[in-house]
Amino acid sequence: MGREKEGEAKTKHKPTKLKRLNGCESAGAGENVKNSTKQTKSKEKTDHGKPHKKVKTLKTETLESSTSASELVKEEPQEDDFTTKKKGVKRKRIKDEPVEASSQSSASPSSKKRNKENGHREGSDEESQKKSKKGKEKTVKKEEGEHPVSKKPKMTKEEIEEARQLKIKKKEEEEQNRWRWWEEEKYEDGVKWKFLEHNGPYFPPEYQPLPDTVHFYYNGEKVKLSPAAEEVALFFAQMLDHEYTTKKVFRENFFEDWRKEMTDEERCLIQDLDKCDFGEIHAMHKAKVEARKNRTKEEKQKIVDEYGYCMLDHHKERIGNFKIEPPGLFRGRGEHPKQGMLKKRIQPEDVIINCSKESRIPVPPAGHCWKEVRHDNSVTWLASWTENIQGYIKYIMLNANSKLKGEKDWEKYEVARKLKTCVDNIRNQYHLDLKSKEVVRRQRAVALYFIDKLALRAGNEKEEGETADTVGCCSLRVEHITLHEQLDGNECVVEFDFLGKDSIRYYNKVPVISKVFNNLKRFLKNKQPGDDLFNRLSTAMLNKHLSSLMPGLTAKVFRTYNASITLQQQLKELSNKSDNVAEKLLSYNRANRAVAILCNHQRAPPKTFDQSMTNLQGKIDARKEQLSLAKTELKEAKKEAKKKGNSDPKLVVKRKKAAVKRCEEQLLKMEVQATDREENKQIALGTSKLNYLDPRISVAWFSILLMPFLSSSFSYCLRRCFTLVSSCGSN
DNA sequence: ACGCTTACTTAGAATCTCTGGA
DNA sequence: TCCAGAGATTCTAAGTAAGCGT
Repeated sequence: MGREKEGEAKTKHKPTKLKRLNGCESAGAGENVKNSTKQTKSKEKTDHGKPHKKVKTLKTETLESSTSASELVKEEPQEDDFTTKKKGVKRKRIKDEPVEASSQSSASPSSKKRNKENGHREGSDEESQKKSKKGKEKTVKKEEGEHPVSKKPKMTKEEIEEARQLKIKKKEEEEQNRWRWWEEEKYEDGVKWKFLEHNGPYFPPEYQPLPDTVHFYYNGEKVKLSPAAEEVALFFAQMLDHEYTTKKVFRENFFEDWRKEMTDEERCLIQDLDKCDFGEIHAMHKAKVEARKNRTKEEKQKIVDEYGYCMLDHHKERIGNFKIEPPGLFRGRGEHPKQGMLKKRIQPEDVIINCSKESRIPVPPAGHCWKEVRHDNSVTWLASWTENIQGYIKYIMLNANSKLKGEKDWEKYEVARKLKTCVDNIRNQYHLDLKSKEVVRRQRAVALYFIDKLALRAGNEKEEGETADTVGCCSLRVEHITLHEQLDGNECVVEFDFLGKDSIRYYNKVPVISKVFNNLKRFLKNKQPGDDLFNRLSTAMLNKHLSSLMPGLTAKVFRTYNASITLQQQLKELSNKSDNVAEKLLSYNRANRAVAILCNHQRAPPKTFDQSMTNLQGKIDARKEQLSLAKTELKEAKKEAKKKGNSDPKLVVKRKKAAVKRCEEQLLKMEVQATDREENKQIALGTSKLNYLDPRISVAWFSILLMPFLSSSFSYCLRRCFTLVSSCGSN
């Protein structure tokens, strides 16, 4: 032990060589590109235009600053800071009574959820089968004869204003009634709740057989399918607009599963998917989706009211996903070997219910029973079932702004802040480990170096052939990195090219310190492209080590920490007090973008991107023209004023000046917007905003830079945020 | 230490809703 | 009033990581 040669160590597994769209063969492409199923190869090759370049520059800076961040952290500087430590006020649990005059009146545990007063607007479309992807013809919500439920009844100005006021009031009320769980004492370890009651999940409606006017054709002939086969045919027809249905694996998997649902007779007849014509079914489905859009809010709201809430320790909480996932065809991401397989309909007999013993047990749909009813308060889920494609367990859980989720979220950022206090030691430690005699230690150190510097994911091992071939840090293979002694004027450059979570490509060329570089060279020795780079390391070992350095520390925490610290630094670096609002917003988005790039959060460019860019450019041009016209007019007016000298022309000059100024401002705003949009073409900001950026950083920044500009409603939002933040024991 | 199960977070796409400007 | 675009929400796949039994 400790003196093995890296190369001779056993190979953990030899992955099947899946053809990867963005495998090494495309490495030359040279930019981060989504391996989205949407993108064609040719697109990938040409899609690396300037905008992305800009972003790339940003990336380098980010990484650098993220590293230099480490130097800063020690100093515990400004208090508006990510690290700001003001240990939470001792959280007391106010016994079991509703906190504040909350809307609990209706919330008596035994009372049915009939929260008319609770106007949570929910946009959900309900039994939503995977429907309408493309059917997106900007549906102008015309009221149709059969659905006179006017989406847009003519409203007078007063009515609109009234509705708006009502909404604001409702929001404020809601805020007042918010369960201030953070002011309560926490439960003992492992206890997630003391009382939980809910109505069980919402099941999607049963399958409605096709009307007699809609047909399926095989080989040009009408074929009436059995209900089971017909339903699955509809699943395929629904997706016809999607590229999925053109993929070989998808079609094969679908066809195989479809045939299982057929009668012997059907199976005998239908042997070739290419001879199937789903056109009429597809058209019918599109029409149905259209019709469904006209359903009133009230109809949707009814379902939300009935199934969307639960009672958790005497507080009404919103459930995140209260609907059982409808049956359909499995859409894996990337080159998923199981794409197209039939995702079966879930019955109550498949569902486990979790709630309090003493609660009103949810009633299963008529004629059905639950698989099991249990009362486990060490978990947060309300219901679960096992999905048939991969055998994973699916859960019904609370909404993100519930206590259970909120508390976890808060803890996550607290752990990240704790890391800040000891990250220097940890870094020193792994730098020392790079020189260790033990291979395991060195592998661990290099992996940690990547995780820390590049915010890579841990990279658990995956079952081969069951999912798309994706990797994280610990599961990197030899084929995923290329070492360059020299590259683009840098020494010791590691070129990464692999598919990460969701089959998003990670492509990056990173100069590393020579100790890391030399270790990598040794790790690569005597290995095949398909062998594991860190063949002696697992995420479990890595995390075990990390938790010994700091309680609660895992690989994932580095991502949170580095994301948040990067935001903080970028905000500091990029924003100026003298900027106007648009510019400040651009700075914020750029800081956010730096984080998204660090975390490799990419998106497919919006379908309408090019068009909307052209539109915006058109507006900018028009505005420019307008501006020059306004300037000319101003000049004229000035001349006139000089000539005449009386006050009337002076007034005109004043007005013209104002016009010029307005024009300039609008132009600037649009230009900033264009820049922002362009830079954001392939970057997804949402994920980092939602999961990685400690909200306290944003709040601090907003309060310093934007407060003077805020509209009252916005500053109200901010105040709310402050309440939350301060209640979390930070400023 | 390992393999498996379970519970929970993180992820991008799809869809829905709101808003401001033409 | 209409529409484009932004932003929010929903959906569910795909990760991380803990715990347990062997």
